[in-house]
Amino acid sequence: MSPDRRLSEPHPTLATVAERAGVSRQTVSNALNNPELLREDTLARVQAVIDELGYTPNRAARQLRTRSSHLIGLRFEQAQEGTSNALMDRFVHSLVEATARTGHHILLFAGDPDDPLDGYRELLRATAVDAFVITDTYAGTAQADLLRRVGAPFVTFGRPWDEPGAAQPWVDVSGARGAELATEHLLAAAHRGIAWLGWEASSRIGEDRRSGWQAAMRAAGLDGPGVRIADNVDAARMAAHELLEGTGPDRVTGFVCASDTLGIGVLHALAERGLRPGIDVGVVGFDDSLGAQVTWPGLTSVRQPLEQVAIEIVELLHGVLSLKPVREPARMLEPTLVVRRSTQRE
Amino acid sequence: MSPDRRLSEPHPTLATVAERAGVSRQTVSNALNNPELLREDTLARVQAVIDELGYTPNRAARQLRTRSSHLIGLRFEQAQEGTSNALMDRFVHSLVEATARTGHHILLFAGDPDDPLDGYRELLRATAVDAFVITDTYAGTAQADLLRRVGAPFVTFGRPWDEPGAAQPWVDVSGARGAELATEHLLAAAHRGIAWLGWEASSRIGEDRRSGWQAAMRAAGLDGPGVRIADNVDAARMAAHELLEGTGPDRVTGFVCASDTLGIGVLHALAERGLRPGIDVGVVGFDDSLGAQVTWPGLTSVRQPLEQVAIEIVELLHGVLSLKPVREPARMLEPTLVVRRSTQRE
DNA sequence: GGAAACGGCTGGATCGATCCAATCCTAAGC
DNA sequence: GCTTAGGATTGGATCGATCCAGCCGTTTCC
Repeated sequence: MSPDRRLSEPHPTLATVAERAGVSRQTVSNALNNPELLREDTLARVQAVIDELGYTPNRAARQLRTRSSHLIGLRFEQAQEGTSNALMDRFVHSLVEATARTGHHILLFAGDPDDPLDGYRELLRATAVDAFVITDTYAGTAQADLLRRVGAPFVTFGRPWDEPGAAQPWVDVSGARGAELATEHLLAAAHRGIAWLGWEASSRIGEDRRSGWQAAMRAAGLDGPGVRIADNVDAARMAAHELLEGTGPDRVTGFVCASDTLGIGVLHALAERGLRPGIDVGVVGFDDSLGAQVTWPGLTSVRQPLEQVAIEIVELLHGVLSLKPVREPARMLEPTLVVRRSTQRE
Repeated sequence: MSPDRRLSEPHPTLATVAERAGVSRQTVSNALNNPELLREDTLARVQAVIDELGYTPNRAARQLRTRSSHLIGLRFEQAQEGTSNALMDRFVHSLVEATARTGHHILLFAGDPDDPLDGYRELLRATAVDAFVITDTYAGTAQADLLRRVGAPFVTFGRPWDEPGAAQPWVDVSGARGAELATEHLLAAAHRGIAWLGWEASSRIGEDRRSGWQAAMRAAGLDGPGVRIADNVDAARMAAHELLEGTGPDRVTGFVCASDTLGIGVLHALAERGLRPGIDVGVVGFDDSLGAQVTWPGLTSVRQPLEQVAIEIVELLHGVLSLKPVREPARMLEPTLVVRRSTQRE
């Protein structure tokens, strides 16, 4: 049943094609890489043979000669059982699609979670990838520093938090703008007491998002009724209860959260107090995860344009790899708000 | 600031190491690939130079000679905005970790969603990967057929649904067993009217899971109160309402669902009817997604041992690649039940 | 003591595509 | 008609690790 691999006909090589087409190897190579150098009829003849034989250049040989593998390395982080999980999935998918268009592929590698550099060195020394995409800039600059030092091309998804002026190409989505959108959305629905429910102040991403809420509140001439910290559904639920205790004119009727998980915690608290999401209290989450879609009654959430992020990253990669100066090596994209019933007064 | 790539010192080659260690290239190669062939002191000397220079063999050169890239191809499917999304993420992560242990890497590629073969051919012809992991066996046998025909090694995550006897290595998780576990769990909590809420009968995976529910009910001497079909939260909610209309001794008090999304839909229905999850009605979902964890009050769910799946797949890949006959080329793993409050009576 | 056996090591050939310098060919210019 | 410029085409060298056949030196055995 299973055919012997040695019996299957050998892959045609460039020399095979050249012979069959009655030209030299170089001409075939040109047909592939610099078709404009060939006369039209020659090109057509070569192309016909290529199609006929189903020839595709051997990647290893090409890579050996040109020192470029057309592979992009991406360290696939340990899923942290949190929001960024599904986010990563969407991002990687977009990246695979975007790189495919330029003939590149994504190479995933693992690394010791405690060592941010693990995995990079080995691939570099083996000249296995052309460039890297780094996704955890919030965790420090170790990888970027290493790659810069050895002159390896890379682009980061995430700004260089620790050195904002660093000369490195990056793409990021403005968390501040996202929280601002969320807050303005609640303000437009006549909410005034809008609280921030977020992460510890040590989280760069968390602080960025919080700053957007703060800016929107200030712009509206309001003081935020308070900031609470939580890192899971239950902690968020408790924090929401606490905030909802208040009464009077500046009581809390809106929540902007640093993640969908926290937003869902708030929804639980509302259910327990008999408050109607959207109508009595507005809640907005972050990252538009599956949870936001399926939780009752639907959680309004800030959505990152990951497809666009991937496209821009590939564009930057292309620039970096061709050693051309890139026009705008630092790109901040804007998120959008996906409105669901947790903020609809209807 | 950015160093010139051409100035960075060149990568050491095997010849460099050989010269520095005062041995031939073959000896260095042996030190790497067949250390047992070398005398102890020679090996130590070569090893010292390798460490000193930070030498790693050039992958392209090795790949060209040995015709093995140490890359495993995985077509990263279009996220279908459903349950399998987060599942894929966990699986890919486990796979990356498992392959890393054998010195392999995962190469992701995209493909036209309408053409199951898109992407495979190109990689094969370019001899870019050593083997493939196929994850969508429910979609037909086109890929497996192609790979078998050209003699390319592969292992599937998912049994060959259409030809159960097919001689191909695969690893799968028994959906039937999962649903059985779920049903038995509800039976043990004294539920009797346990309904199945699943997908269309055309879904192989759905039918497999349903069969487990059916088997458990039969074993308990019960008829299922009914089967309902749904494919999103809202449809599941409606279906649950319908089933919960019944009264009398054989009214429905338990739901086994083909996915967490459906399970969450049932929870919504319970909330709307003022029924207490776990206490009045038990609900079990499938795949232990983030949604199951964060929905109130927590959804009991069937969890697939994806880490183990990945490990077994790598084991099979190893066997297939070394052309050794594999001991058990078809492996069915058992899922586990993660119990949360949607099935706890306490 | 001599032949055989064996481990350790050597240099040349090889994988397949691309780079490079040189050659061929065609058409324009005088 | 001859030169020349220019593009099209050619064969050889190259990337770096591995395969292969063979050599050298030591040990074993009759």
